[in-house]
Amino acid sequence: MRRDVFQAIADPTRRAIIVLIALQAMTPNAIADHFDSTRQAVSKHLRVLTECELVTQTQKGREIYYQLELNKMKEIDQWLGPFRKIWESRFNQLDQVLLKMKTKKK
Amino acid sequence: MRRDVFQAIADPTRRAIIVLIALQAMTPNAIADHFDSTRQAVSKHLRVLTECELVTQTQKGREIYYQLELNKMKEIDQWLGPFRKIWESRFNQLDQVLLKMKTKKK
DNA sequence: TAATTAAGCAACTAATCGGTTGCAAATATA
DNA sequence: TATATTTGCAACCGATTAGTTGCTTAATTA
Repeated sequence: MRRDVFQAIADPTRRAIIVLIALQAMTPNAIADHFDSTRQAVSKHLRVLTECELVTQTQKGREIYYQLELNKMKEIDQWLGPFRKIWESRFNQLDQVLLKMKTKKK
Repeated sequence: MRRDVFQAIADPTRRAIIVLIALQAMTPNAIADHFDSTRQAVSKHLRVLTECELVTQTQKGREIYYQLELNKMKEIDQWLGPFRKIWESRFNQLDQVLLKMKTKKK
């Protein structure tokens, strides 16, 4: 079973859950209230998110609070790193073109 | 058919293709040489990447060069934006904790 | 203690995915 | 012109996915 961060954020509902619990931990029921699908469907998404360690649990009585594991989100950011470098350097190239145009105008 | 950037980068082969053509455009055959799977499989991945506009084509005779559309990659970066803000602020909080510890030591 | 509430687990289903093979169209080369 | 090369398209297949319903377990609460 493939289970990595990229596969986890492929599903729009899962991305919505991530956004939802980014700032405060929530229980499955509370999360499910925000969606049309059943609690079980949300629970399944939480399982996927847990398996790839994007989310961790904290039990409080019979309630389980799910919170986002920000460090795992950084993995996506890290993969993006090299590309960011490319588009930044291209922007700099454009910058230089614009600079040259300015100089020519003089 | 769901077809967005996030679904596109969910597949590891597709991510590898993206990395491969990030710096220079390549033909399907040249790309397929880098993988174990058949040319058709790679072609299918290129179709997915094209459909979600992560990749564009340039015909040159009977060859078709595929190049990465960096602007589309920025969409992922943008989605990550708010989270980056959170972990940066948390880092700052940690920073303040460390600062306080330093102060206490004095 | 009995009823209610929160949550996980298992089985099932329709749809989608990643891959294959086979074929057709267009361009290049002998 | 005949042949080889590059590519896309369609049909098919097994595995996975996202969702459902039904059930059990554990913690509250009346």
